[in-house]
Amino acid sequence: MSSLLDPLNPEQLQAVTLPNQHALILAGAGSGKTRVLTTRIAWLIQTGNATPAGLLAVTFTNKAAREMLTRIAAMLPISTRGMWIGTFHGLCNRMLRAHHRDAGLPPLFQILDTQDQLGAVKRLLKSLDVDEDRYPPKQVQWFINDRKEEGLRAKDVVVHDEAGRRYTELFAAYDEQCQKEGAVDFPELLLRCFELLQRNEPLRAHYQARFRHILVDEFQDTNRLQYRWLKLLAGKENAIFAVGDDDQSIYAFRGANVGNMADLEREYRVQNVIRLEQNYRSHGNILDAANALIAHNRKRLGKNLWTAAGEGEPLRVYEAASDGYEARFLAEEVQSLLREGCARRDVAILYRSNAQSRVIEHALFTQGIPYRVYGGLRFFERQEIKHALAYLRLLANPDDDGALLRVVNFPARGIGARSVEALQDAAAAGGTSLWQAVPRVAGKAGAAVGAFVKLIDTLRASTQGLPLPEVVAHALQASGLRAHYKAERDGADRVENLEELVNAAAAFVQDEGYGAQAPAADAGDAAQLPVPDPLGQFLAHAALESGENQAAEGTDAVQLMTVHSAKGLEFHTVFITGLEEGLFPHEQSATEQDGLEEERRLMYVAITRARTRLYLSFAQTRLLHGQTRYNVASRFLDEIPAGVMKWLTPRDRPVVPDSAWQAAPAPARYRKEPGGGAPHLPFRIGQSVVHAKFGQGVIVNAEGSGTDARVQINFGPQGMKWLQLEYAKLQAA
DNA sequence: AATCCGTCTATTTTT
DNA sequence: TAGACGGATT
Repeated sequence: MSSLLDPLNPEQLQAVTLPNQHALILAGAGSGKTRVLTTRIAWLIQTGNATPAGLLAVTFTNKAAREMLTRIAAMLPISTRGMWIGTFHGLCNRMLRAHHRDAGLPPLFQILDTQDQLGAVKRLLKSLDVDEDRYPPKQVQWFINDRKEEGLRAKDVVVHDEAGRRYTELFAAYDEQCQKEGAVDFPELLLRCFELLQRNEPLRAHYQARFRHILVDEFQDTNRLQYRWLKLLAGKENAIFAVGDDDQSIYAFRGANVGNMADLEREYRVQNVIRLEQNYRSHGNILDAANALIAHNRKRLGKNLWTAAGEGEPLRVYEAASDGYEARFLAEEVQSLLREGCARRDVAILYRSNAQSRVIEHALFTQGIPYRVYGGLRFFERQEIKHALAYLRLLANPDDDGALLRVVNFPARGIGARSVEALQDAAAAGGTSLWQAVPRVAGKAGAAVGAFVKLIDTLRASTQGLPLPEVVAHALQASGLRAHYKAERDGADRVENLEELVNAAAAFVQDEGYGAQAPAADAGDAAQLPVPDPLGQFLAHAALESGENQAAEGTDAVQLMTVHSAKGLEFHTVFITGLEEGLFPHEQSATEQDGLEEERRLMYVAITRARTRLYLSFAQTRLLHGQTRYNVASRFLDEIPAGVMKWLTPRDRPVVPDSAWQAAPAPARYRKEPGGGAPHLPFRIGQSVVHAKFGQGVIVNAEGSGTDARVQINFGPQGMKWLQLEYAKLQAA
């Protein structure tokens, strides 16, 4: 028993061995958060405080859930299969499958991912003849999801204006369409499950009696609906063990509500607030930088990281003349790090927005350094996979209009827009799904769609009872998808992905242990239990787990990613790039409530990814959206104590090689010859200047001449200003 | 049915 | 600048 608790420090130990009461664990970056969570679960089970079936643990990503299961399995000699550990969406899906009738859903309801949902919205707008310029599909989708995450149905929405009324109507129509098609989008999984528990008292009581312990990972990322869902499950008796870090809350833009932490503490009178502040990851200088930076935020629960490790190296700061030079610096620095023996995968280059990766990739490629870019399309989001899944969805549920429309003429089989329209008219007239409307379509169109129906029916009959991977393989064959991509010029990758789908199905069947028993359900719900249904489960899996990125995870390569995707990871060396006002902090954040504080938390996350070496870099010039932009250094650089930084370039004394200014006019002082530009100014675009009141800035634009001459200056924190040259006493910096 | 062309847009992202 | 998308063309 002691071995389980041995590796813990006093605070971790206290958290792990808390009595059965509510607890809020403020777990700083690198403080052993996952260890505490998993050891808590193991300890609860080992001491008999809980049974494996009596606890529920919820995470945000499948990866986090998997890691938890793996670590528990390593600590305890129990089977983790059937334990309720998963994502919010995964757990809700599980509950809705078990109680689909009570939830008002068909047993084989389909899950719409974000793409599918947008498609469904577009389809709806078309059928209602809505002007897509006035009501853009994306806006409608956003409106719907936003309401759902507030726990609202269309009938609950308070309408203020005409547009709001229209949006709300569309919301209602959308939900109706989904219901008819047996489709459930992501927020709907949560809301349906929430409503089910709220409405159905016996069911709620059943789950409350079962889950005496509710553990939540990354609690700062929960949205309002998720919190309310947790509260329903927790009831009055059960213990919530929430782990989170308000300083790492970086998802407000997608609905995360840090306020849930304070609410939990207040509403549940949490006596046990434990701070995990000892950091096991980074050296002292890195933590000093992080602590000093985040201290600039006003809204905090308060926390200070410390380490027993030494102060380590100073942070290295580099100012580049342009984004291209910054990238070249990165590549050269990485090269020498690798020569010193640092593993490629232990080096990360971080940036605020994806568009920044391009230049960096170019530089790494030129240097011949293998790299891997995170983000982009995942396996189950690929076009060919979506097509294949659409055929499988039609096998499971022919009334799935979205799936039918996707593949009715793909690969091309002579069912053109006219035929599809005829089919849609027939469906609208009869108030049925497209599939059911097929017999009512006359003429040539009728024959064509009839053939498609026959294709699907034949496929269903011929795969009846076959193991899932074989069903998938047959579908690829009979649909003509494989042949189609084989014939395509650049289709080799797609064919490969399709083959991979068969493997994914095989792996899924293996992991879920089909044939042995149905996935764990509850006593008392047996009557509603669907027959073991590998296909339906696999389709849900495909929607809920979008799968790996294109690049293989195992390859040893330098890692390129946004700061957001770096959360939760750590590296020997981290480069934080593009530290410029307008980029990081991003200019868009200025318009958002508490936007700057969130940007600062983002920077905090970035800094705390580094174990031993941290580089900070920025560029004077950056090409963005085809335009050259002149930025001032990020204010975050000023918020880090000078004592922990070492400037690799002279501070505030930019070194500008002439060649960097080929595209833009060079600052006067670097010009060998006087320029022949039109407005004859004592200053040049791109030049750093000092203003008595606004401080240091960079000239980004100029117009007029003589006494009319005005220049636009980016003063960073002080904002962008147009100044009359005659009056503004500008000095070259 | 495929290809071309103009238009639009351009933080961050998981499920 | 570049990529995605939708409509129109061939």
